[in-house]
Amino acid sequence: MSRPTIAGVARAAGVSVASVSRVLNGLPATGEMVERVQRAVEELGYVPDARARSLKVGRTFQLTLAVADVGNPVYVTMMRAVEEVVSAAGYRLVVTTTGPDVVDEVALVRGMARGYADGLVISPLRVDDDLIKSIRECDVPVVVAGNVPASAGVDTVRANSPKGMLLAVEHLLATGRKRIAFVNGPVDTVPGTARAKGFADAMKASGLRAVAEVEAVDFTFAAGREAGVELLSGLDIGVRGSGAEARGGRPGAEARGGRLDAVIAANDLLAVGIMHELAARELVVPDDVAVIGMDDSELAEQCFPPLTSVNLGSAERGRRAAELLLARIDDDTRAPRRIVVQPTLSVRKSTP
Amino acid sequence: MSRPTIAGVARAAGVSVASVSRVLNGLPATGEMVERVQRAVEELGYVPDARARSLKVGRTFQLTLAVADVGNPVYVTMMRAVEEVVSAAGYRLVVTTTGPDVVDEVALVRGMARGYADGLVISPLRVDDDLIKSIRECDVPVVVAGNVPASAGVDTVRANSPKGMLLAVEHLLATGRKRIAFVNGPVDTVPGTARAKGFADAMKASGLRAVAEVEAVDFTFAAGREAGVELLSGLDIGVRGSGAEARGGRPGAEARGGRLDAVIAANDLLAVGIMHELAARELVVPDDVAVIGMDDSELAEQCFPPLTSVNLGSAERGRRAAELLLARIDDDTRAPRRIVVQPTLSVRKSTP
DNA sequence: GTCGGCGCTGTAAACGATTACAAGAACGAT
DNA sequence: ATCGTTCTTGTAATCGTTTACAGCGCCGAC
Repeated sequence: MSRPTIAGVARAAGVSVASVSRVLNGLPATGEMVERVQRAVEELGYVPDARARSLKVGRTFQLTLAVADVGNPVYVTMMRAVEEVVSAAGYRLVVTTTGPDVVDEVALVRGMARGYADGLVISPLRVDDDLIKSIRECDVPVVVAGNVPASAGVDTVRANSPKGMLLAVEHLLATGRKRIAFVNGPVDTVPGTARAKGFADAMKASGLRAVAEVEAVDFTFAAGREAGVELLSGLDIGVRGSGAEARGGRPGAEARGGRLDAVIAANDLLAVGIMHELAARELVVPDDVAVIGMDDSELAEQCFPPLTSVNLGSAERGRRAAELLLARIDDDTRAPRRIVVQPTLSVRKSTP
Repeated sequence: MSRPTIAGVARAAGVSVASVSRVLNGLPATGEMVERVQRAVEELGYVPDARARSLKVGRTFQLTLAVADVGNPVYVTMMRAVEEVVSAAGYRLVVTTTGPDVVDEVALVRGMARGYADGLVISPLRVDDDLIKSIRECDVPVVVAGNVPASAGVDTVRANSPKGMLLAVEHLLATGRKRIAFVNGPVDTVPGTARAKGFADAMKASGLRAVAEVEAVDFTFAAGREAGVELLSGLDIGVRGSGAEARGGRPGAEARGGRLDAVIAANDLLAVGIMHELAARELVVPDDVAVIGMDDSELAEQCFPPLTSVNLGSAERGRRAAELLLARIDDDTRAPRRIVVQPTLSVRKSTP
C-alpha cells in the first residue's frame, strides 16, 4: 500500500538489497541482474527515498540561495542564473528571503549546520562581524555574492561598483550632462557603501561636484519615489529650464549645486521610482533630465522610457557564484577565490 | 572534529540519547535533565541533523513551489505570499522553475515521490491527462494554483478570469472605449484558454465585437512587443486619429473591425510590451489607446504610465494555496476544496 | 588438478535521529 | 510495610538507503 522500499524491490526481484542499490547507482552488475531489478522497479513503481539517501551519503543535493528581497528584479536575474547552473549539476535550489536585517542572515547561515542543503550562495545586504564569523564557521560551503573582506576566507563574487559608476558618469559627460544628482540606497548596506564610494570617486575623477545626494530608505520602488520627492523639491531642474524653474525653484537651490540635468540611481528600482516623480512634475526623460540606473535588470528594458543602466553582471555573478559553490563542494581544500565581474553600460532611451 | 551528534551530546551530558532527544523536542523532563542537556548542547555547539530527522519522522519540513517562469512578476508576488505562510509554519520553500513544457511539470510531480519535500504548490501553465494523473497519484499532497478539472480530486485555488475580463471591458465601456483589441498568450495554456473564454463572454455580454485578437507566443515582455507589432500594423488606431490613420492605415483595417482605441492584454508583461510598441508609433496611452493588463503585479505600478490592471488576486491565491497545502498535510482525508479568488480592478493612468 | 585472481553478489553495519517499551524511582494510600 | 500508580529515564529498534567486507563462482595459468 505505502511506498515500496528498496527491500520490497529486492524481494520482488529475488535479489539482495545491495544489488538493487548497485543497479540503481550504475555500479557493475550482470545483464540479467540489471534486467530483473529494472523489471521489479518498474512493476512496483519504486522511487528511491531522498531522505534516506541524504542521511547515508551526507548530501541533500540541494543548494540554498539567500537574497534580501525577491521583489528586486536583480535577484530574479541572479536566481535564474544560479538555478540554471545548479540544476544542470543535479541540484535543487532552495530560495530563501532573508529580509533587510543582518541578524536574520546570521541565523540563516548558522541554520545551514542542520545540513538541509549542501551549500549556500548568499548575497548579504548588510555585513557585520557576526555574519563573517558565522560564514567562516559554517559547516557547509558558502559563497558570498557581494563584498566581504578577504579575511573572511570565503569564495566571493562581486561587482565592480566604482567602475560602473565611472561608466555612468562618463556617459553623462559625453552626452553633455554635468549637473548630476545621486540617489543611493541605505549607506549602511554593502551595495550602498560601494555605490557611495564609487560615485564619489567617479565624480572626483571627472572633476565634478554632485548637485545633490539623497539616501533612500531601501532599494525598492517606493523608496525611489520618496527619494525622488526629496530630490526634486526645491531644486532647479532641467536642461530646458521648463520644469521647477518655471514654477519658481527655491533660491537656495542654486547654492546647493545649481541646476539638475541628470540623476544616477543606485539600482533600477530606485531609478524607476525617480522617473515617476520626474513625470509627475512634467519633466521629460531624457530631454529635461537624464536618468541612469544600475543592475540592468529586466525592469530597465520594460520601463518607459527604457532605462540606461549599468550592467553589474548579475547574471554572470550568479553563474560564477554557483560554479564556485559546486567546485568547493567537490574540493574544500582549495584556497578561496575572489572573483570580480566587470560592468558594462547598457545605453537606452533615458539618456540623450 | 566533525559535527557532534546526539550521541556525543548524550555522552557529554552523561545521559541517554533518548533524554537528549526529548529535551530537544520539549518533552517532559526534570529541570536538572534539561539543564545538563542544554549545557552540553551549548558546549559542543550541537545542531540536530535535518537529514536524519527527516528520515525518521518522514518529513523534510520543506515545501515546493513550482512555477513556469520566475521572470514573470506575477509569480514573484505569488512566491512572496507562499513564502510568508509556509515559513511562518516552520517550512522552507523550494522554488522550482518548470519552464513551458508540460512534460517537465509531469516529471516534477513524479519526482515528488522521492520525498524531498512534504508538499507541492504547482501553478501549471499547460495541463494534460498525464499531469492530472501524476497529480492524483502523487505521494505527497499537491495544491494546484490554477484551473484543473474537479475530477482530478485535488485542492485548487484559481482566479476568476472571466469576471476579471468583465471588469476590464466594463471599465473601458464606462470610459467610452468600445473598439477593443485583445492580446492573449498562447491559448493552449491554462491561463490562455481562461482569458480567451473570458474575453469572448465579456464582449458578448457587452454587445461588442473585438477589433482584433492576437495570440502572443508566450506570456513575456518580448512576446508582448511582437504581438504589439502584429496588432498595430495596418490597423486604424486611436481616439484622435492621430496615429496610423495619419500615416495611412491599410484599407483592410476597417473591414477587420474598425478603429482601435483600447487594448486588453492577458497579463502585465504583455501589456507593457504593447505599450512600448504604441509609444514607438507615437501613440499616447491613454489618450489615443487605453491599455489594461492583468495580474496587477508590481510591474503595473512601476511601468509608465502606470497600468490599469485586473487584480486576479495572485497574492491571495498564493496565500490560500499555501494554507490549503498546510491543512492537507495535517489531514489528508478531507475532501478536496476548490477555492476561487475574485478579481478587482486596479485603475491607474493607462485608461482615461 | 590446484591455485590465485577477479568479478559479482549477499550479509550486515552504518548514517543520526525518534520513539515504543521496559525498568526504575518516587510517592501516596492502604 | 506493602502495593500500585505515576513520572522519568534508558535500551534498543527503527526509518530506507549505501557500502565495507566476505563469500563464492569462474576463469586462466602453472
